[in-house]
Amino acid sequence: MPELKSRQVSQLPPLQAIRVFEAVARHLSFTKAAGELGMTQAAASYQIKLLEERVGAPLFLRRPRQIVLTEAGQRMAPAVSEAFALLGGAYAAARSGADGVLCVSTLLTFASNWLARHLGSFQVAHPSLAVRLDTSNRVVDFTREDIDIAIRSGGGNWPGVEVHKLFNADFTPMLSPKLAASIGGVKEPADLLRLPILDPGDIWWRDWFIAAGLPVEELAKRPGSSMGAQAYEANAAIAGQGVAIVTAALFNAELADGRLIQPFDLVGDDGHAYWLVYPQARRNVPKIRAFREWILAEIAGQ
Amino acid sequence: MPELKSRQVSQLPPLQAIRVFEAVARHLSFTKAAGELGMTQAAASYQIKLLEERVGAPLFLRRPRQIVLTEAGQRMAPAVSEAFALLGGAYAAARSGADGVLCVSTLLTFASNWLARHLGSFQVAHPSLAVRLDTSNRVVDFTREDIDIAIRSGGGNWPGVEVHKLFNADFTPMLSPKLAASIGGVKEPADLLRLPILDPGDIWWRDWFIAAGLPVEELAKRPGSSMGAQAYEANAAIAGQGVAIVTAALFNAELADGRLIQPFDLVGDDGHAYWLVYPQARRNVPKIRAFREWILAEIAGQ
DNA sequence: TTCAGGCATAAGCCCTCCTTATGGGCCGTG
DNA sequence: CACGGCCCATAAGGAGGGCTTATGCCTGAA
Repeated sequence: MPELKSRQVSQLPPLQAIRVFEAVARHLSFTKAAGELGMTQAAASYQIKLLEERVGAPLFLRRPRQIVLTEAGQRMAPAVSEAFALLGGAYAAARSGADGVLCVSTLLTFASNWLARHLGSFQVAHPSLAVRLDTSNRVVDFTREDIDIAIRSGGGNWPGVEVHKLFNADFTPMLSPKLAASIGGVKEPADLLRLPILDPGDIWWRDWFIAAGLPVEELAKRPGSSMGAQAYEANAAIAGQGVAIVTAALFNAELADGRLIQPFDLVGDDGHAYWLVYPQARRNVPKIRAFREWILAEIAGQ
Repeated sequence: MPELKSRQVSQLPPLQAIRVFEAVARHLSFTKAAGELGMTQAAASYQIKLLEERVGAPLFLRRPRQIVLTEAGQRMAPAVSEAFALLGGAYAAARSGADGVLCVSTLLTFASNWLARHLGSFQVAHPSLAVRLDTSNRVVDFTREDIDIAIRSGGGNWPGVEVHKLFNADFTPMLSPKLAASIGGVKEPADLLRLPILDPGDIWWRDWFIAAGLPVEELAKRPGSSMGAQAYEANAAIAGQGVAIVTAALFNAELADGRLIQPFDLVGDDGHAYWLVYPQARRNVPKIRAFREWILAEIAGQ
């Protein structure tokens, strides 16, 4: 498409030359402008000559100790400076503006039970960073959605992304102290069989029952409804509606204040974990680095 | 000066990438944008990737059949488009604006006696071209003054410039018919000795006297004052104050309407001529070509 | 299921643009 | 008046940015 090309070329000036022109017009000196641009005087001279040929008129008059703008140069200079100011502003805004909002895609339960309690310290440490949470169970594709960083649960082997393990997604039964008291306390795994089980179809229950030496057939008999997120199950458990099987690490607060109790030390582990995930290519982006360092320190100090 | 360079680089985006970004943001398509810019889709992809790395954030989200701007991209796009519009406008204005004014450096006498009478037809032929006359006897340096084209008198061998001979700068005595009548008419060269001679120190008088067989010592005796331009001498001659030696071609009008007479066919010629002169590099600039073609035709048809 | 449209990626090459080196013009100074 | 310094122009040479071609992948439509 040569005609398109030539059309375009004639519409827009050679940009590198224009950049040099802008600097030269400001300094009224090839040498100084070249210095500012980090190149040699010869390069500036070359670019200006190029531009003058394209424009079809001299842009500077070469006087003994200095140069001055020609009429054509004077017409161009202000608009060019303004355009570069715009460009520079937009670029800077995109750079820092992009740094100003951190989009975190996170699992619902992690958001409500962990992030909600810890995010405050991140905000304090990085007051200029606004965090936008995007809660969903989808595995986000960084190339397709406007997400900076994600919390995922799984095996940890995803291609093209950098991962950091936060904690294991082990699981154990939990219930409210009131419910436990209603049968005189839960002392051994078999006691659970006398209580309602929340989401008995969950594979975790099966795994844990096997590990605890309980008959898995019990589970199949029970009416089940999955609520889709640990947080919901846990709320039901707190309300005394049954026993939930959840990741202990996410319910430290509930355990601490007695809303939930963990009757057994036995935890199941299917090899899954919670991971911090982000595109490898962006590992050095300031806001991503900041979040990574913060969350890893927070997890470690917990 | 590495620190200056890095400073600059971080202030301004890579311009070629920005140009591509602008087109892609308009089309929301790498392929179409590449087409507009006269390059391949791969090149556009490359540039966008480059820019995204510089900005530190994705600018487009890659969706199956199309792409969309990210938040960062949306922030950048309008300002970038505006900046390019400015740049394009300034560039176009400089290109055509430079074509709108033609600066002619000319000798005083040529301006008042030739250009003044002919320039009208050029204006009619090129109504969009404004002519600015710069009258002086200096030999202008095109690299030092804002001049497009010049009329010079001389030998015609100047380096770096394109020259076209307009007419020979031959010279011959002229006087007013009244002054001639005051001595009963000027029939032979020697009659001139009975009249005042304007600027007798002029080398032209000497040359012409020799050619006419008159004693040059006569000239030395006379009180002289040079007025610095043929036009002034001619005006003095028209006023009947004496005989002037001038270039006949410049006074066709005065000869035609009888304000001056040329008593002898004998003309002196020192090899000088009137030349049209302009920088070689600009020979194809439209306004220069237009003026060249017009003046050569005008001279030829005279 | 296959096809077509669109983007990503790899390899390779060309040409732009920059550097170094040098020269010229003009000014200020001793 | 000559010399040195400042600044720009120009030539030659080299490095790397950026383009092209070729290919693969993904997805939505037929």
